[in-house]
Amino acid sequence: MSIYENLNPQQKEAVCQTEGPLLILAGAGSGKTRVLTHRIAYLIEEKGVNPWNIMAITFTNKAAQEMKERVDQIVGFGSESVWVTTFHSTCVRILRRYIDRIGFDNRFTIYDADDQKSLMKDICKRLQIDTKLYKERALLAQISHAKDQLVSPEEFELNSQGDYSKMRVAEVYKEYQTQLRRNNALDFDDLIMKTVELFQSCPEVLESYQERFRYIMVDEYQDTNLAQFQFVSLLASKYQNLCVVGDDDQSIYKFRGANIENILGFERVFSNTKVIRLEQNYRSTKNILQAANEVIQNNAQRKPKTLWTDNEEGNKVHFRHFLSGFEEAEYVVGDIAQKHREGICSYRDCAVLYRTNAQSRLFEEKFLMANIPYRLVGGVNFYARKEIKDLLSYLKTVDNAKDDLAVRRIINIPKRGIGATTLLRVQEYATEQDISFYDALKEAEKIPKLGRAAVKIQPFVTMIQSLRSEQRSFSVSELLDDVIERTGYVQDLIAEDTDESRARIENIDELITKATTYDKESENPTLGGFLEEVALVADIDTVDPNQDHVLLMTLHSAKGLEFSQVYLAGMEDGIFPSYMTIGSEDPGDMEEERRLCYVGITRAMKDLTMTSVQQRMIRGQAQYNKVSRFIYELPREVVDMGHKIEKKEIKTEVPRNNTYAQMREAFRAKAFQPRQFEVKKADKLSYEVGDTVRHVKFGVGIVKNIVEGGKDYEVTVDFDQVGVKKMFASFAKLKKI
DNA sequence: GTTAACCGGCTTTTT
DNA sequence: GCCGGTTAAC
Repeated sequence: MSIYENLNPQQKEAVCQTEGPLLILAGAGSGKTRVLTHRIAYLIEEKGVNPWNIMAITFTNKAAQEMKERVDQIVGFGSESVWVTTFHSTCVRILRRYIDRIGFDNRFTIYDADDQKSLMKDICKRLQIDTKLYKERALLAQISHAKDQLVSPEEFELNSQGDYSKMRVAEVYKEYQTQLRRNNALDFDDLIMKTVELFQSCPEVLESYQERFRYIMVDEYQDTNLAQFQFVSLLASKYQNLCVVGDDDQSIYKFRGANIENILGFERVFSNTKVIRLEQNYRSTKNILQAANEVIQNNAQRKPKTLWTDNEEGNKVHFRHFLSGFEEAEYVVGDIAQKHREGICSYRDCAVLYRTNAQSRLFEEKFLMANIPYRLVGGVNFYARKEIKDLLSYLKTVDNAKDDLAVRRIINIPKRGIGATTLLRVQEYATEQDISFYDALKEAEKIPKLGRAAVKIQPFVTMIQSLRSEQRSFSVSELLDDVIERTGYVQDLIAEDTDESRARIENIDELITKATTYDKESENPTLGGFLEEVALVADIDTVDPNQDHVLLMTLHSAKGLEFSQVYLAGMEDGIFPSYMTIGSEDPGDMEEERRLCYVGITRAMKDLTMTSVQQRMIRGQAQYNKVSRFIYELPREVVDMGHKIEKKEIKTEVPRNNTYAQMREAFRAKAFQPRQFEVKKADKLSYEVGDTVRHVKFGVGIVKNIVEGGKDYEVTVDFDQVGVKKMFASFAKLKKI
């Protein structure tokens, strides 16, 4: 029996319709990934298409990874040649090869949100823009939006004639692009926009990719913006074999420029489009699905459709109302603990979803107290942490010395006694000579009025130069180790000896691990390649499905995922829907919020619990919100409202004298035993007292003492170079030699 | 040039 | 309530 027999008629049709434009309207949980993977298999095995000619674009690396694995499972051979990636990685790969055709250097760096903000800060200073009036983030948002719409600085300026404030933004936009180019950097939006520019100005490049990608599939199509649409249509314009999969009801990125018109108007742009609807849901129970259907029906702007399912009716959707955020978190955590205890589910089956990242804190606190393993997705990205950015900035400087931002970040880290005045002088000189900041540093002795400061700069330049000379013979992890050693970064942190510094060291160890993995697993590891990979990961990408922990994340991050047990917290007007949309002129904003709610509900397979709170602390102030309007849109018959008495009972459980500050203290104390459930005490150490061991940073030493503690061994080592150090075995990773 | 103490703004979502 | 920025003291 063929693998295609397991598909329903619509799915099968979508799989077999390989030629020409195809729009698959796939409702939540209707098996679209299944369709896409089978379609790829079908193209290769039944149609004899070369895997090399197939491309599938997804939204996140995680989705791409999963799709690759699933294609791998059903395709005999050649699956590794199918190009499955995200828009951003695809564009980077193209640009690395050809961006010089439109006047850029192929070794560009990629700026993240932090970098963008620092650059913008500089620009505002230079252009004397009052950042109280025009905030950096607002300026960046406007520029980003322009780029999503493929509007160049010149066009922006033309469109702004007569509007003083917009003219000012146009000026900023222009300067921003100039600075990016000077730093040999691109931001996220540039990656797409420049690729489109490249295609438009170099027909031969476009054609080579058109020949390469004869069959193109785009997942989560409802969240593409104009630039991405343009990119895809250019690629597909020759062979027209473009298959897009999306659900207008799940479009939740309009605020970021996603254009729902791309899906609603697809048939207009591509004539002869075949449209297939997938309306059977395989994920959720009848009750959950009915709840989702009823909520989304309150939106006026949508393609009418109703999902149905053969699944069992299941439990009712639970709704619980509490007096405070503490109680809410306590209930959710307690409920998960109970279900786990009763064997109803594993931790990995549970997810807590909320509207804003700030809501995660209370849950974290309770999970820690309950000793339940959890993983927080989003919030401060791993790669956005100070210690990580510092070290990466060293690597970036080694890789691309034109990146002034990176150089300026690290010039005084660790402290070299180089202050603001010196930086200003160097910058002046660099601007005068029209050279990069780093090149100016190299000529420090020529800079007037620097005086003694020039001497302080010297060792920094020498360090970078020698790191650079190692670049050819060293792997990325060796280079990173060397940076750590030369800067004494970790040693300083060890000396600091606080909970925080220990957490930072842990992060650095993780970075080293990532670099090592990259060296090992990449076909052709390069420093640039590593930095690029690191720049394009989203937090969700690093979630390991094999780890048994509860996931905490925003509704946006949850898109595309499913869980047996879902908790939607903070169902309050002002939180969800956000107060921003409640006050909005545009009714479309509220509809987007409702779609977000729909996405949240449809993540649940078996149980869905929605919670709200009477009084919530926001920015240190108590706020009283009404129960979310979305709750009232749920059909009564599928919801179990809980009993009123329950909250009184819970109330008495929480001692009233337990002030916020005390709670926080308790949280802090626990929070910095970093991921205690993951730190596994080794049964036995591979070394004992008297052995000679090697440490990544400290080098070789002799083990003087080993003390067994509750969670770990504390090992004392006398190092040849740095003397006696005490450390925990689980993260010191000592090797016997 | 560095550090500690204070002040004000902010938070909706992110590849 | 936190972060980042500014200020004042060393």
